[in-house]
Amino acid sequence: MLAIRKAKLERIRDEFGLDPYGQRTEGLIPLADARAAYDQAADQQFKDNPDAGDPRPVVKVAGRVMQHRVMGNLIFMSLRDATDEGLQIAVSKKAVGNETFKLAKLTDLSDIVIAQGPLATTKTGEVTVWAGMGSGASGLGSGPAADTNDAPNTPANADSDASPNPKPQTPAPAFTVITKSLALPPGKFHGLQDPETRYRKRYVDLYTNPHVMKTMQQRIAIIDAMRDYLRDKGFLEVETPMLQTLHGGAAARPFHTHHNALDLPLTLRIAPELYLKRLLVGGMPKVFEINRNFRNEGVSPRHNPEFTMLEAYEAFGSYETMAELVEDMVCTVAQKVFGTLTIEHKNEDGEVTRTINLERPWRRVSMVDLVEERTGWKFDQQPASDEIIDRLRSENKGKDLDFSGTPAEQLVEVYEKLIEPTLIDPCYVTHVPSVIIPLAKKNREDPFFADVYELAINGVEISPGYSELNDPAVQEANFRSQVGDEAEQQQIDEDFLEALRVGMPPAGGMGLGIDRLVMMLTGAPSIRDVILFPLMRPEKQ
RNA sequence: GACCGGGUAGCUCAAUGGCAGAGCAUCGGCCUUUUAAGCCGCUGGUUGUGGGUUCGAAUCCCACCCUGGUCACCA
Repeated sequence: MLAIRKAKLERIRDEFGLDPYGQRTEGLIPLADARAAYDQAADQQFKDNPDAGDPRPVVKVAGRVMQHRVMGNLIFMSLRDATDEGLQIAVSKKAVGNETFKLAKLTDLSDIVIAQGPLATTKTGEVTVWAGMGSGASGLGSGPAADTNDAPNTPANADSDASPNPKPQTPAPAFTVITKSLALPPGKFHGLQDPETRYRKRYVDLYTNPHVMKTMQQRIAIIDAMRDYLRDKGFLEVETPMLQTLHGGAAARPFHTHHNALDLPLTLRIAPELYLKRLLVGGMPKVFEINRNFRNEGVSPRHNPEFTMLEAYEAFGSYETMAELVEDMVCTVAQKVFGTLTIEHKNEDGEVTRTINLERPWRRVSMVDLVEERTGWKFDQQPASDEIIDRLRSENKGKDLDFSGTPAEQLVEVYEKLIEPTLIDPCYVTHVPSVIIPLAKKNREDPFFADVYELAINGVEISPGYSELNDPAVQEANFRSQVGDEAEQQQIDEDFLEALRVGMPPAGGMGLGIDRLVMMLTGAPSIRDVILFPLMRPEKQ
């Protein structure tokens, strides 16, 4: 079957004298713009009185062929680009001549083609580019393979509009194959469904499944809107090292690499935090960074080894100013990109499966109060009783609940495994045990807790925010008494401690998982649906 | 890493121990208003890989590979 397509490629080259891999082409407009250019009055006027001139706008479009219907001497194709799921073109033998018509007939699904002609509806009312029809388009051109057709060879309207003195030029073809596809396309009805193939061959997924293109475009729009928001608030976007000699700023295992010239072991960053704080020391008052973090951890529907994180720091702020910032920013972004603060997730049948209400104000509750509200037990500095442990275990058989830690760790365990997944509408969880957060200030009234929030939306943590610890002595002590797996503990970054000794203003800081935010806003069930090229193990030969 | 499910034609899927199939795509015809076009005809397979059981394996067994989900880790 591939051989058949290759043979067609050679025919395009030999028989039609065309380059099956095309060249630069001017005057193309997106399919959506072409559709919008349709002029109903002009169409009607021409249909009523074709002899009184052709007022219909002429467009030149390119797209991938998604459908190809040959009706004898008239061919309809549905083209797709990033702006339109299926703008129809029609190639009529009478309008384009025998040669071009043969080429159109030879065209395969998934080829990329160019068509030029007036916009008119069909009998069924579909806006269609009628290749080569009317006064504004021509046949294949005057090259060696020029055919004999009865369309006038005048330059296209689109070109003459652009210049008051149009240069004489080779007339643009009414229809041409600009890129031959040598791959067999997925079925035109079901498309590409297999998740594995979709992630491996995203280039097919993107053109085959319009919702994928849409989701990715929404991701881009969300990030753009966040940048706009932060810049409006006076934040400077900075870039800090991804190759680090000490990985800090979070508790996670890093990827290891090596710099040859310096013979230096390096890790990919797990967080930019410690460098952004150095910028506060240096005098930048408001900074943010949107970029990749790398964590050598498991893969799941909510985890990809490289993921995109926003971190922002504001001198003289606190976790409360950051909560205000995140709340306002997310609402602004949702309003700008989606036009609503009510986010609905839908299944394949279009039924709403989850509704997230982003209306302000968002709930704020301390972790102890929230866990008590949901479990009836106050996990507050006292170890959980055997009864409550037995009850929670029996009520949550699928979960592997670990109560072997300190009371603080028990509280966090219950919150993260049992409560957080139930937090669908935005909820700021505050007063997190300070022992698990070495980079934040302790609460002045009760130093058992840290001055931080953890924002959960859609059942996952979207954003943490801190009143950043700026006391070098406390910071050093925290580094030296960390809890948890040794492999994930933060290394002691002496230069960072030196920066704190130079003096960092009190500050608010926050991180925001971009991928999870996009999942929440678009309803994507897997992080892989919002990352263009998620990590996949290579297929064995 | 553990457990459960999946891998059959380009795509979407059937076939539970007895000739490996359908729709669409492909290929050859007919057709100038179709749009999952229609009609006629034809193709297309190392059933993920390697072993085993059996007269006979897509189907049962073992190992491995890739993968979706859950759990663990983590954001």
